[in-house]
Amino acid sequence: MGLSSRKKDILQAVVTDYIKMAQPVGSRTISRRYQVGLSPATIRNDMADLEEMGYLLQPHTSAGRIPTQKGYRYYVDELMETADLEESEKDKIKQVYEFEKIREIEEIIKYTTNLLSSLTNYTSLVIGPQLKKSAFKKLQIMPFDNQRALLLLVADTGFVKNKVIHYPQTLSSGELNRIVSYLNRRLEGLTIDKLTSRLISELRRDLYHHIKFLEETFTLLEESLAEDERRVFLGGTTNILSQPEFGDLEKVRALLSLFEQNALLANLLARPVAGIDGITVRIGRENMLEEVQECSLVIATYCLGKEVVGTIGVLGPTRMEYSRTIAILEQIVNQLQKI
Amino acid sequence: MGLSSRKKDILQAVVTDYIKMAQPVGSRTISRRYQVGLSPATIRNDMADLEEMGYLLQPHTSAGRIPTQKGYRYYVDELMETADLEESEKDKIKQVYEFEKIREIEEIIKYTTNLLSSLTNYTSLVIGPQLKKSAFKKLQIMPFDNQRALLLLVADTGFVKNKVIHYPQTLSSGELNRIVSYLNRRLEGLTIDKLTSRLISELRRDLYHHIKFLEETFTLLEESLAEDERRVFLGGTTNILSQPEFGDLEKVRALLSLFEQNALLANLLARPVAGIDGITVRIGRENMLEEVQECSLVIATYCLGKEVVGTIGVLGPTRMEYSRTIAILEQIVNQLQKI
DNA sequence: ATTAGCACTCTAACCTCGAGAGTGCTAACC
DNA sequence: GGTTAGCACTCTCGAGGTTAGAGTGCTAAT
Repeated sequence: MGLSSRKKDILQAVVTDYIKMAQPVGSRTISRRYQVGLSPATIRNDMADLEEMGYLLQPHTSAGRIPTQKGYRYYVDELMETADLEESEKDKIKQVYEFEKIREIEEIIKYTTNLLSSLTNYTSLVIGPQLKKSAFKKLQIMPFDNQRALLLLVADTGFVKNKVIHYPQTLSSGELNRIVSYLNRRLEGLTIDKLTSRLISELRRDLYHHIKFLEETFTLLEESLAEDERRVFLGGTTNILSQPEFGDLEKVRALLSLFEQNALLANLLARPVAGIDGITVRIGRENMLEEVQECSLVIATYCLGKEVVGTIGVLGPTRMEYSRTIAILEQIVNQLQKI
Repeated sequence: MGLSSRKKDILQAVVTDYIKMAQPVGSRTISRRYQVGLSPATIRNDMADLEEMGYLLQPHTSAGRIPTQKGYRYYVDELMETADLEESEKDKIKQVYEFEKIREIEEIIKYTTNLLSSLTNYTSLVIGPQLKKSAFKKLQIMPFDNQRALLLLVADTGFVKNKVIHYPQTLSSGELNRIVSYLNRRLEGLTIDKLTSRLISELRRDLYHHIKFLEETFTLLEESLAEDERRVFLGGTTNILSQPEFGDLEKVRALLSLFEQNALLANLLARPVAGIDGITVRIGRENMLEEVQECSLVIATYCLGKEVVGTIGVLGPTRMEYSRTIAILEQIVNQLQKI
């Protein structure tokens, strides 16, 4: 599969130019715009070869070439040079995380989506830390009146999950306290994902006589456990509209309605097989979803501590500025992990 | 401003037909499709009058008429007949609120946005109950380690606001408890919006010697107070794309980017001067926002208990099925309030 | 192996033209 | 006087045709 070095140059020129111009690029353009000391005719021959090999294609007989998905893949894997960000851009990123006095996780995520989409001009997707991975800290019941109480599940990362539960008047406050402290003792220090359903049913058995009241408590626990579909935060959803490939309303519609479906998005970002620097690039059909077969996704995961806690991605057209996007993503993940 | 009864009929026919067909409607169409026993010529004369009066307009010399915003306004205020929903639709609404075992406020809101947008085929906007209006229940501090603690502010409606704060090691746990119980005593039973900044600074003075630690606590309180911009939940944002008036990408872009700006949306839904049945209709330019000058907004407020707690709205083109939308909204608000 | 030259192809933009829809006006009608 | 038929007029929209331009592939020369 070895491409001659001249073919590589030409492929690189085609991809680079097409990324910038969004126009099929012809032999003449390459010989003029890039300093390959070659005549259009030579380039034409190589382009024909590249087309036959599946790296390029012609939209129609008499147009220039555009990269195929295979072409992009080769570009990303072999040809792409790492981009440098402008100093001002780096500063902008640093400022967001240093200067802003935002320490709430949700805030941080929102700022990140905005930052990322405004820098890249694509759509950004961010998934935050997972409740599942945090350790159980405390369970607490706070009565409102003699029927309802607020049940709080606190994790050591500061997550709080709460639920209003109904409890029988017959339950004395002493008894209530005993139950709560029993549960606390049993659950102490466990991470949420260790809260297997086995353990829950065990607890359920132990406290059989209080079962009615506790039902809702267990429901909360089970919910925390089941909550593996996490909210995907989006930014710059309208950016795709400025991409010329989305002049077609039908495509826009398909993408936007995908954006409304959290479950699909979460799935889209899932299971990145980390590549260079922990960044994965998925080009076109490599994304399983129908709607994004003409898009590329650049994904990074980030850690707080040693566990991977979140995913952060950029969705743009296949004709995306890969190297720049990757550079931005790296920079942001870096800053993010300092928190 | 009295329109002759025949002109009313004609205006109504034009609006009705245009709402259904999205095509300028001509005199011939009206005389054929609606049983006014009139010839096209007569209708033409009246239409010319209606145009002069500002209720109708012609896109170009030789097209039919379409309603102006004034025309829609007159239609909504005077001509519109109340729509009946199909039994199946009513059932669908009831099911969502009765059958589903969702009792979390956020869940309810999400289901509502989906329901509303799928029934109307427009975009739905829902604002939930306001933290501000709930009564303060309890402040609680839960230490993590000897530097950080979780600060919880619980309201009686089940709202929980939390923040991780840093506190000095020098603070003994007894002292901490005293501070917390002091604050609880002072704040007990107040609704959040009674938490004036005067009160907060008073407290701040009283606890001057603990000031450093408490600073973050006060920040939380002030944040709760300031939080008058509430999250607007959206549903069916892509529905607008199927409306023929949004064939233009620029308009779509403007609207969608509006949808990303929570603050503007919140403002858009604000201050409805309740009309019939507590439902407000804002047509075109009656909405202050540039981006929705070609849209109409139907807004209802809902109560849980006696206080108005939330707003729920539908955004569609000015050529919207007003009566149907209103009927759906009424039905949903009704069911919602039963909770 | 590379390049110049040339005939060929395809698209996109522009024009023209006619059909169709709808109007306004006038004159006739009840 | 209100209503209607008839007709000339206007405007849009789409189909069809034409042309300029860009880019190719092939051939023959270097």
